[in-house]
Amino acid sequence: MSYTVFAKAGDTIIENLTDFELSRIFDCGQCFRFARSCENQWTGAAFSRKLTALQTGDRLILKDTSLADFYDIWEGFFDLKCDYSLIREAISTDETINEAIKKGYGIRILNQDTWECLISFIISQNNNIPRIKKIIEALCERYGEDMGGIKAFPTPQALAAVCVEELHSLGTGYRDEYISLAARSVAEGRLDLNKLNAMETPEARSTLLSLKGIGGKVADCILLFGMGRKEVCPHDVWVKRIFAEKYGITAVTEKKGYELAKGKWGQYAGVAQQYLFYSERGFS
DNA sequence: AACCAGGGGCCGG
DNA sequence: CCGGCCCATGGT
Repeated sequence: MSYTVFAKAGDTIIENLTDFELSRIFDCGQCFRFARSCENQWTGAAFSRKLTALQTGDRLILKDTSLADFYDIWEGFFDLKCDYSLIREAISTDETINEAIKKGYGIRILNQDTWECLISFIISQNNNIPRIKKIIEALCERYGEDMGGIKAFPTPQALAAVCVEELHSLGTGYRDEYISLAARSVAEGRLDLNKLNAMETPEARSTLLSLKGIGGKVADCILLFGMGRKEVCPHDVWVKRIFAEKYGITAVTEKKGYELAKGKWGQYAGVAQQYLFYSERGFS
């Protein structure tokens, strides 16, 4: 993984990328704030920055982005320092996963903001991706700071100040209370996200589970997508289906699924999950 | 230990 | 047009 980076006319350009397909990265259900704005071009926001990214082959253009922002924000966000060829090799244990890897080549696990992930995946429970996006956009539009054409994800303080009824009116449904409680918990310092990030995965997971509206599945999504824990394998319905159909687990319990994922893919079980999720859902 | 509610978009029949 | 299904969880 040796890409080259340079600035040109206010943009940052990255060349010689491998294991990088923008459309798969943004269309595999890990991130809800980026939308296709043109052929091969995606626009969205993360870490209170706007980003328009355009990929042609192994070349990526980050529009109106300084080198400083690339190294501070986007290099980490896109997980560019991680060599996915090593991961693919490590998780290549059987024909099912190999096929999924082939279909999902170029997927990367984004390193997203923990707070944004916390709220986004509370919203994701028992929900579909178009509606999840719609709710998150409504939250950003109303309570996020303007960044010139796009709003940042609202701060914990901003969401904590909103009453439950108003959150409900944005279409959050019964998740209104969960969002409100989580926001107040972070805003008031009872849940310290820096401390959470410093914890070992089991302790971090049980801390997340102590929040109302966060169960095993949502906690695992936050750990994987918002806390960089690639060993965590979220146990969603699609993966359960694959475990049942391809790996012969009858009555797929959470416990059995974790054992399978840990045994087969170890420290990269979460990455394997994304390939499987992507291929089974049949995006693209 | 099984249900069941809670919202709404989407999709197949 | 409608019923089942969603990257589930809490409550009973």
